[in-house]
Amino acid sequence: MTKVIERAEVAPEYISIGEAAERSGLTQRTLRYYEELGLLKPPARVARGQRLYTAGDLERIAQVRRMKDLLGFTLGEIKSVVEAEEAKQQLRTGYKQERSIKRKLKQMHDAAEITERQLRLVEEKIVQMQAMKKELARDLSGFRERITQMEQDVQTQ
Amino acid sequence: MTKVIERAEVAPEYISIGEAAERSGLTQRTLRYYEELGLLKPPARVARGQRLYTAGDLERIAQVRRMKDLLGFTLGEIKSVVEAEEAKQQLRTGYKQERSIKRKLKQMHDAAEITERQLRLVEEKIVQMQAMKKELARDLSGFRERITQMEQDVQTQ
DNA sequence: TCTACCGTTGACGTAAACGTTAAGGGCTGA
DNA sequence: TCAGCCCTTAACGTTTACGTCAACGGTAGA
Repeated sequence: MTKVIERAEVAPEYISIGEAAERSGLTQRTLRYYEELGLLKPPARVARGQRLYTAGDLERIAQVRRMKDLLGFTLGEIKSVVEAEEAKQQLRTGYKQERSIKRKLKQMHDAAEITERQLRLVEEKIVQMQAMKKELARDLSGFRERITQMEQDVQTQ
Repeated sequence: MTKVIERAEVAPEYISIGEAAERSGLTQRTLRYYEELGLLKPPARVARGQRLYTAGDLERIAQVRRMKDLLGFTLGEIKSVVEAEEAKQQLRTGYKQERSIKRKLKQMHDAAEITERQLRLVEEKIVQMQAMKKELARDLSGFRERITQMEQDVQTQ
């Protein structure tokens, strides 16, 4: 039996765009498009140009998908969220480089503000959805009540 | 059949498309478009053909807007929701017309099923959003902790 | 009576978010 | 060596969700 050398054996932490697409439920075109728009950071590349995605990239992709499909964000909105997140990340890593405490504080405040806005947005959506849920639940129980009533009517008929 | 309002009938509870647009925050074009797509039921008309919206219509418009902007539904998805709701409404009003109890029961079951599916969809979205909220809240408290820490450092410096 | 304004339908235009196709190259198993 | 994949970029096509414009009519005020 010939030994099969999978690319995964060479670098198990990297996956191709085809696999990334399959696992994320997006198309290859969409992944490239998101990268082009700046929603995903350019992944590593193999010498001849093929993209190599990491588990972290997949995580990011999943996050973008959630924002789009579940929260209904436009790609533009997602981009601003992603940019804010990048700023946060930069803050974390750049924390030690920055000598001025005052500047550190300001950056921290900025990051907190951005996060707060996003949090409020999500909270607002949750409230609206719960109202919707309540209404639906009320409708449903009404139907069920009437169904059992009708079934009893049929039996006692 | 669309109700046609005679001129003498036109009462203050009816508003023009211009006002409906202004109050709902949509454009006239959008209102006509939604009507065309079947998201809004054709409003009453004045003899000349001008649309007359009621408070109920405005309510419906607001609901559509919430689904679109807050929940991120596409117009197609909204249409299916609206159709389901119309079916429910029809059940309620048509309840007395239907003579066959068995058919009534079936319709009830259908309506309950539709509502249940919508309910589950909303519940799922809520769960995902709460996860997102949690993550954001965690980030935020982290920032705040560090901010107060840094502010103390500045003071004791 | 004229002008300004609000409304109508219909047709065409447009931005966003991809899908699809073209044209090409690398790797691998038979 | 070559078919069968998977990959690349580039360009054009498509759908959704409206915007915009044209051509027209009623109504109210000067």
